[in-house]
Amino acid sequence: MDNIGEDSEDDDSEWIDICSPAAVTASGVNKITTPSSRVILHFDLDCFYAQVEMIKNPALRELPLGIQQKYILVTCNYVARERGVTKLMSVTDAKEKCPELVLVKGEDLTHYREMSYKVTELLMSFCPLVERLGFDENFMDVTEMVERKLADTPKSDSVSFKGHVYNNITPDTKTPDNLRLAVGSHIAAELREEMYTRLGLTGCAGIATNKLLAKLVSGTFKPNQQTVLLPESVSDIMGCLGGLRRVPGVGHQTAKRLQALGLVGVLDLQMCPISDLVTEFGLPTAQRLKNLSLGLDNSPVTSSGAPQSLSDEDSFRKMSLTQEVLDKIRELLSSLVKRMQKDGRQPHTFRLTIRRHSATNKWFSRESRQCPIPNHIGKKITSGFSDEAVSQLVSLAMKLFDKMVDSSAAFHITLINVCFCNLQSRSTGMGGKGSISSFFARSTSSPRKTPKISTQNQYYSSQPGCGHSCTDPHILTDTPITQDKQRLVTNTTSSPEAPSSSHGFTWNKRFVVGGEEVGNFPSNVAECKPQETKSSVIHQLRPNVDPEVFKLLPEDIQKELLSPAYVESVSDGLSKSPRPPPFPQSSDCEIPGNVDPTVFSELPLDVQRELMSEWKQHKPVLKSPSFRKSGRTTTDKDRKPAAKNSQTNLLKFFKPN
DNA sequence: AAGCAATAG
DNA sequence: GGTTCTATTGCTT
Repeated sequence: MDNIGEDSEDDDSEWIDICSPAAVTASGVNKITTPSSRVILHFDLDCFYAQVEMIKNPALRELPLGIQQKYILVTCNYVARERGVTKLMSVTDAKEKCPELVLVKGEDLTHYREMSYKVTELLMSFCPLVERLGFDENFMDVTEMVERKLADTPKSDSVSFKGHVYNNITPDTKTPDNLRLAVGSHIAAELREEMYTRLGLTGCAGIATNKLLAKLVSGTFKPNQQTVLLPESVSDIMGCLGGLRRVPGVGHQTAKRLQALGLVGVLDLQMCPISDLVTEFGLPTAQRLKNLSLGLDNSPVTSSGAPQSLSDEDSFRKMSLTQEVLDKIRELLSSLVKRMQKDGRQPHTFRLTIRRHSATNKWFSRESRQCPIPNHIGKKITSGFSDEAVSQLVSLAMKLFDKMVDSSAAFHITLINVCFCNLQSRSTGMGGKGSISSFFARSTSSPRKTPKISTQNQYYSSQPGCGHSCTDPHILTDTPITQDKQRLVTNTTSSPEAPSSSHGFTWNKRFVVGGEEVGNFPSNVAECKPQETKSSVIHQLRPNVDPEVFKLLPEDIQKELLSPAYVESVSDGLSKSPRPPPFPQSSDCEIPGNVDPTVFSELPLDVQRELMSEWKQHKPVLKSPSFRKSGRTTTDKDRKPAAKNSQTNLLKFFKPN
């Protein structure tokens, strides 16, 4: 029992030194605190596409509204739902249920995508740890904000819960976890209020200690409400789930395989001997599934950053002529190239995917072929020679098409998708796949500015969607938790000086140090004036960074410390022990290697849960893309540009001796 | 690097 | 189950 989940002394102390919020205080005093549980928020916009359409045309608010893609309704507003219309209903069924139903075509996702990124951007302006899930959901790790709030107001034992508490529990005693969740509920409420006042959007929020639970609890009260899940209600919420399909992370295939093992409900999975699961899925997946069933999830909130791929697709009943295919590909590519151009990055691979009609099997899946994009074509995309780029890409695409479809024979395809991926924010000069310079640590030279490619956001750049003009944020919030003191930036409405991209977000402006990118920012952060870097923006600092020390640093180092990349690089550095762990471990497994999984699975569920929480706190393994098993990947550096060398260099400024 | 499966909204 | 139009991650080659 002594050695369960125990790391070596050195590992442990390093973890606490850097990660503990109180490790480096403003006065420079080193104080050891015990790590506490995380506070995770999950935001889920109410019928997102319908909301966007109602903002564009407020007259639709009173009417039953459905968003139509081809012959189905992908979503609808609440007026329509009251009349029996549901998501993913066929248009004919919906019209039968509700003849007055107003339909808006929704195949073009441009407006939804732009608004979606506005939401992410708004959340990121309070804390960079925001992870997108689809267009209408975001996770946010507000642990640091909560700790800061607790540190600022020590006598906060009278903090109440904002919104609902799952199971209507009124916690008599405020455990440290509950206190943090209470603060988290106030942050969630203010962020929802910000979303409404600045963007005109309503939605739900869930507040819990991990992503799984935050997501599960957020939909408890709909629409436009929020719910906290207390640790004591974890078994309840998992038990009430019923079918395994309801567990996020368990899809159709996994559910089927579980059913083959006789498992249909969450409780079945909770009680299933781990050995059975290991046989079917292998240890890592077995462990993950078991943990999910218990409400355990140590996966970190990972900043989504700029999208890793841009694609456009269209589906249809039948396409069997090469000329049609060519026209459709050209059409799709024209719009995709425009989007790519606004993004500012250069795509280095192109993928064409199709869906074939299959009479025999209704089960058609997609096939794809991809190829590198020659540099001369890639550059035409970024530098605005769209027409030339399109025609050259069309011929590339047709070659790929020929690899899949024999055009001399009859064919029948029902979908075409064109996709740009392997996006790099500037040409790496030599050969594309990582120039020599990227293998060097950053130099001491000052950051080079990347050329500014700015396009005004068509719809949401200058005014918040709600119609009334944007007022002082101080007036908008009742309680000051998220006031600008805690906030990354105060200005979320774009100005002519703060252009936004096609995502509603200027991803292409990155900080480049010594030839290697170190981070990307929302435009409003990147646009900060020098003196703002020293005064207002300084409040963005993680609480373990001494502001006085910070001010003394060179400006490029300051910027790096403010970047999401830095936040992640710290986590990465911590999760990776300098020496091998004392026992063999699968990186994905929460159970320490010296614990027999079978024995563990036979413990009472509550004991399992507690042990897991214990281990989790001592071994916060983060699955960051910049930390993959073996071998470095070049694609990682674009998104998670955490430079290992710089990280150790930077840390020495803050590590107490 | 390529292609696909699985999962998600 | 799949239907739409995306997007991400991980497995396998």
